[in-house]
Amino acid sequence: MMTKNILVAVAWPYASADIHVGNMTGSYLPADIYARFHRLQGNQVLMVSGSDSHGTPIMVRADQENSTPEEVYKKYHAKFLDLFQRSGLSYDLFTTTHTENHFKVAQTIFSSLKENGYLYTETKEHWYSTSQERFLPDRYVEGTCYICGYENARGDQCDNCGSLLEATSLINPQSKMDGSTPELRETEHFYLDLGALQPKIVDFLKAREEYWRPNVIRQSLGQILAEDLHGRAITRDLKWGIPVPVSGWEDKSLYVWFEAVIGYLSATIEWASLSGDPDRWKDWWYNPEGRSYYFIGKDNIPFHAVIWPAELAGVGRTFGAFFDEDNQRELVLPYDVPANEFLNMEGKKISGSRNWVVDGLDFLTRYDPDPLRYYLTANMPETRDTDWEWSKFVTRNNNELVATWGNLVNRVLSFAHKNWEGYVPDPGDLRPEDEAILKVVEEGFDHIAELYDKVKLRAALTETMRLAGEVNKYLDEKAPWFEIKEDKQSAGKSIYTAIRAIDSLKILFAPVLPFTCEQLHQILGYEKPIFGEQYTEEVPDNLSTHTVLRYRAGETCCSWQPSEIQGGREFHKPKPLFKKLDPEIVEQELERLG
RNA sequence: GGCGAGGUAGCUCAGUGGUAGAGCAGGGGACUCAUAAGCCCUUGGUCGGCGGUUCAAAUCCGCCCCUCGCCA
Repeated sequence: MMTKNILVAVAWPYASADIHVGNMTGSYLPADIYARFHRLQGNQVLMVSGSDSHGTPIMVRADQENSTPEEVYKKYHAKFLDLFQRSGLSYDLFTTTHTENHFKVAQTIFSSLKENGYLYTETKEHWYSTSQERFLPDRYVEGTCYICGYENARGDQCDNCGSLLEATSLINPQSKMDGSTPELRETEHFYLDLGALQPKIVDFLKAREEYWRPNVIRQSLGQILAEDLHGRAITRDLKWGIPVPVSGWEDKSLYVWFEAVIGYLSATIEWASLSGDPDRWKDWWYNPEGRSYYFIGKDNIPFHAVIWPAELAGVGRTFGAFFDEDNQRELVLPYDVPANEFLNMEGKKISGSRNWVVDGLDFLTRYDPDPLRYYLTANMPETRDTDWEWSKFVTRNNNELVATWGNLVNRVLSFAHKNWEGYVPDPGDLRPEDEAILKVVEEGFDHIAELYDKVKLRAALTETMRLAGEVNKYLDEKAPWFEIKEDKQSAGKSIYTAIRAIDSLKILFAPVLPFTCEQLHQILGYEKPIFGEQYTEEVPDNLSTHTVLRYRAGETCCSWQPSEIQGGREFHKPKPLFKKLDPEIVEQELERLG
């Protein structure tokens, strides 16, 4: 099989809030499962993302906390890195938008679009705070709604009548920052000419219409066909961001929605540079055979299915010409955008401000990462919104992870260790029933691979768990605890077969359950691990020093192949892979909500 | 208001024309290697409502009701 280049592009978390389980199941976890699966397949996987570190909310928070925007983003960034290591999210590179490299790449994209005629400027009135000497984003201005008369309407929307407002028409405007009265001032901005790019985008989407998830196509192609694209401002009057690379525009920044998506490209370039092979990024970005998958939540669909492809299509060969004088090739457009829907919390929408949320790091202080990954995958909102319920977390953990899979491993290995002195029994010739169950498990390598490859992670996991059930059934039919009383060699065949099936299931489960599969792998006496390791590193540049999370493949032993474990191999006494949870935790956890 | 999704067993859901399905929960059974786990059997639904197309509709069409998103 040909080795493929797979770019796993993961949503960039905004660095002013903590990551909760909804964020994790929406994009970060499916991305990691997908990356791990393709690593086992032997493909060239690159999983990249970073902290979205610029923009008004971070600057406002810095003001409130009497801090600097850089300190604010770094505080959240550090927590992201901690969470990703604890939950096994194996980014090849998790960086930030606040790097010299990203500035250069983003500015080059901007300049390329400008060169190709896809940018234009417009001058409009915006609210300006004389006290703070800066322009105010619409939602930081409050006043009286000119439609319904509600007095605390935000500049962008009235929470009373629900109308989207024209901020400049607000009556009695006040700055949300300091209560001062802003004035209208003219300011000029660059716009991305999405109307001119629309034909390219429609072609791009139509070529993918057949295999993309229906919800993603409807919210991109469907929207465009229903209502044409129009230009969008891509610069802002803001100091905390990437300077607009045009003479006289140094005080303005690139709008975060425009520059953050460029991070997928700049992170790949940074990864190549850190890896000592600076041109290696081209294996993914200039390779027409390569595939890029963008793992995001549904709120991000327009930016990844429309705007980012528009930027890529708009730069054409000019990006390479400007960036490193390689002007013969075009950047590849997204292959798939498998956006997930939302995870609700106990029947209601997740809300950080109302504490209706399960925070990722907080969860991991009380529970292990694999049960979280299991529950989130089994319940992943791939086709529709799903619900996090603590009672379901407990029962799925206890009935499925512990009872079906964990107990299968434990019952087989305990029995084997006790009766064969810590060695895998030598089976001699296998019986037809032994061959049959092994065939059932081994056929899983093909059809479960197909499910993973098509990003049907829920189905892949369900099917793997079903196979674990089949092995339980086989054991009860052979009943080696009876066999051993009459014929130890016969019992040895059964136990060997079960161990070999478990060794295969270990690989099938590994993308979702990397920690416990690695434990099982060690119990079975393998020396090299299934996966590589994560580590952090400080990277200085002319802008600042940033911390990155990386992945070192190292020497691993496994691929997506059925077990060929041999009789006579020594293994360790098993310890349970999973903990049974007390149903009482449900009430305790529910009390933490709200 | 427009667009979209969903309304199938107590719960979570699969099922796009041909005799209603899975998991969990509930009930019963044989066994004991195992974290009292696993295995076998089993109760349970007029598939949101009303009409229509068809030999045949959960599945196609129309209208209506409810829930949830996105957009205006």
